[in-house]
Amino acid sequence: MPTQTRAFTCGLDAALAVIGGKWKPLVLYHLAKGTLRYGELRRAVGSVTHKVLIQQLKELEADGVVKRVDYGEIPPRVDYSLTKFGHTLASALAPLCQWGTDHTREIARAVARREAREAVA
Amino acid sequence: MPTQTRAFTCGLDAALAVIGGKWKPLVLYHLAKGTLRYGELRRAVGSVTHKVLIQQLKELEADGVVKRVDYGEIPPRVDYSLTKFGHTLASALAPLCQWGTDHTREIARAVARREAREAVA
DNA sequence: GCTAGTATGCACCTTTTGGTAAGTACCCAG
DNA sequence: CTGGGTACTTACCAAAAGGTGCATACTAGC
Repeated sequence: MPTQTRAFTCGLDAALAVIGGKWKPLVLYHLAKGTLRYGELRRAVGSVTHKVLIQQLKELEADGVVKRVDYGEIPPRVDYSLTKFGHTLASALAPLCQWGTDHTREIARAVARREAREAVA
Repeated sequence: MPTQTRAFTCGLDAALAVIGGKWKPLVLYHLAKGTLRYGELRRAVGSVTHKVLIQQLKELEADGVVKRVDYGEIPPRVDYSLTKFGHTLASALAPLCQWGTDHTREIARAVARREAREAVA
């Protein structure tokens, strides 16, 4: 067990340590709207593999952001939802989400330029 | 030049496409406080290599978030600052930054647990 | 057998991101 | 010559993150 925990230089760094992961932002976005079963969540998120989605859900659960409820049924039935902590995070993300929505076209252009530069190199 | 641009599922996804990069959040954090010379910025950010810092600054500049001013002097003198667009982003990040600050201890514990799990596996 | 549904795991591989080490070019001081 | 400062570049490598393909186990239908 490490006795030294990572020192964050600022709150933003710390927050991004929680949501860093290709699919975590989308998971948070969808769960902010309400509880979802695994399959519903996966379809909502899009083209993510089981392996990676489960991996990132496990991390979010371990971090206390997401709650997993297994009903122990056959076929398996598992619900995912945001914890209270998770809801505070989702609230803090709302302005950034709005900013992204407001600037989607600019961002898409920027990303396209980045991808074009990479294709040439 | 690709004719298809990436489609973002939500604003959060789009926003994180701009700030994704190990050092970008810290760059934004420091530049939000005012213009910095390259060396000042690098010392502020911490243990980042020239190569990676320049790479991420170039991306932020290309995305219209950061402005680079080269004074053409010897020794070289280059200033980095946030653009107007960059300032809108920094504003949208403020709540998340505050959330991270408020929950630093929880986050540090979560990250430590993650690192402990990785050390055992 | 095959298909579909439910949720997840494992071994191995590919891609992406960040880092290392050395360098460029100019200035100054000892 | 050595060291320091200024701001970057290149080639190659290491580590991290995400993906592929196959599997688990139960149900149903063709």
